[in-house]
Amino acid sequence: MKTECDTKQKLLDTAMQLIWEQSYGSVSVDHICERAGAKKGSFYHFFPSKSDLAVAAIDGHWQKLRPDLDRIFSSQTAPLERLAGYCDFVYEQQNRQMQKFGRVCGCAFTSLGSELSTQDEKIRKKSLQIMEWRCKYLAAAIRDAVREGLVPEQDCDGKARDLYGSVLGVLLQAKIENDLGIIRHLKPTIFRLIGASEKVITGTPSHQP
Amino acid sequence: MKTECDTKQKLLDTAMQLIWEQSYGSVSVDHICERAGAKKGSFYHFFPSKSDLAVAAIDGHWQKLRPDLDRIFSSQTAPLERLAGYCDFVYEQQNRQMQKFGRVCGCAFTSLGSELSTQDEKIRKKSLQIMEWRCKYLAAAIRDAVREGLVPEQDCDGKARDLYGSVLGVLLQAKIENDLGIIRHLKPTIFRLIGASEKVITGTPSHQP
DNA sequence: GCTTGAGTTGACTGATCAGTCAAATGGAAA
DNA sequence: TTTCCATTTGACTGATCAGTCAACTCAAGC
Repeated sequence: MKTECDTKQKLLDTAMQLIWEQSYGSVSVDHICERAGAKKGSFYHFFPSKSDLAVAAIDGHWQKLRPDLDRIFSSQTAPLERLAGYCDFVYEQQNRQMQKFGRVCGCAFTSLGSELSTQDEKIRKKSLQIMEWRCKYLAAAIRDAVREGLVPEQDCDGKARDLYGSVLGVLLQAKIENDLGIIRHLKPTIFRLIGASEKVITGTPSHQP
Repeated sequence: MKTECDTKQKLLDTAMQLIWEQSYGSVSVDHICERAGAKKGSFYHFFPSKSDLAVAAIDGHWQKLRPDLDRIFSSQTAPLERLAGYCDFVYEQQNRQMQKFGRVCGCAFTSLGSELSTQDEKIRKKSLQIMEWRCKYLAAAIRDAVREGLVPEQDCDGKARDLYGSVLGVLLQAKIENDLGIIRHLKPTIFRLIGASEKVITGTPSHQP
């Protein structure tokens, strides 16, 4: 026997990767098991259903992402730099996935959410929950920017959702275009939405020119 | 024998509706045939594969949509009113689909694009093509707004893509939240992105209060 | 009235699907 | 050493999947 839950973790990681690269509907339990080097029985020992695995997989992926977001959105960083750093992070994440799979894969959470929201309530709820968590980071940054007088007074929580909508939209476009280029538009877009000064919008395009 | 291509059209309409409500992966050829009152053989008489049907279905849906967009984006209408009208149209379309199916279904084109872009090149290309067409309407409106001095000088084509990204993002959020509410944020968001005056942004929220 | 061919039918294939299960394995606690 | 239980195995189910096919229907053109 291997480490305690080696197989379980392998199944989660494999499922996450396959679903991200392809889609929930076109990845079968057999594929996941084969790629993870596990047998069907083991799969159903750990997860009651394919749908439950998907929920667990995106949840695990989200947990792994949080330390990065905590760092990027650290209150030690200036508010507008947090947002800029987040845009760069989004780009880099897609870039890494592209190196690995050779295609733009978009946002794993919302790809799954988009595919299954109308059919699987558990997956919809989890996808929604992650969306709300991510908005909290944005809202805090906007709130601090307002406090420091960098942007006008505004509804920070509402605006955070608008910003996140733009992030999702850009990732969806990038996936369909199979081109990372448009993700570069994200930074000026979100600065415009929060009413940052024109200098901020046009300056500092990103740490890669 | 019924009208010339009655069966074919029925298959297209049924497929479009089912895929929009559910997803490509979870709608089978058998389901489509059953709902359309056609037999499997007829299906494969008209379409070489399920994937080809999907391409034809979204193309047909797009063709049906164009007269509406032509009306909304008529050059007889003031540029900013075109954009406002488009936002209302997006809301109304989702509202209609919600009445019919009882759920927010998001954008049919990009839901399919999001699900299959990494796997089916024909579907990705069609989805991309429709995306580009829609951006043209937005670009023309922005261009005219610039010409009339309603908004600052800017890269109209690039900005149109940014706007469309926001539309897609908002529709994706609405689908996952299963709530039309956030679509109401779309109008101020796109006005902000093109740099319209604050009065335009906050005024005229939509024709329903 | 015969031919033609687009459209229709229903039975069929073999693969694959999600999910089940009883029996085997093997490490840890007793 | 024996018991115990989480884990693993591989064979199994019945349903469903996309796609095939030969035979049939029927209106239109000759």
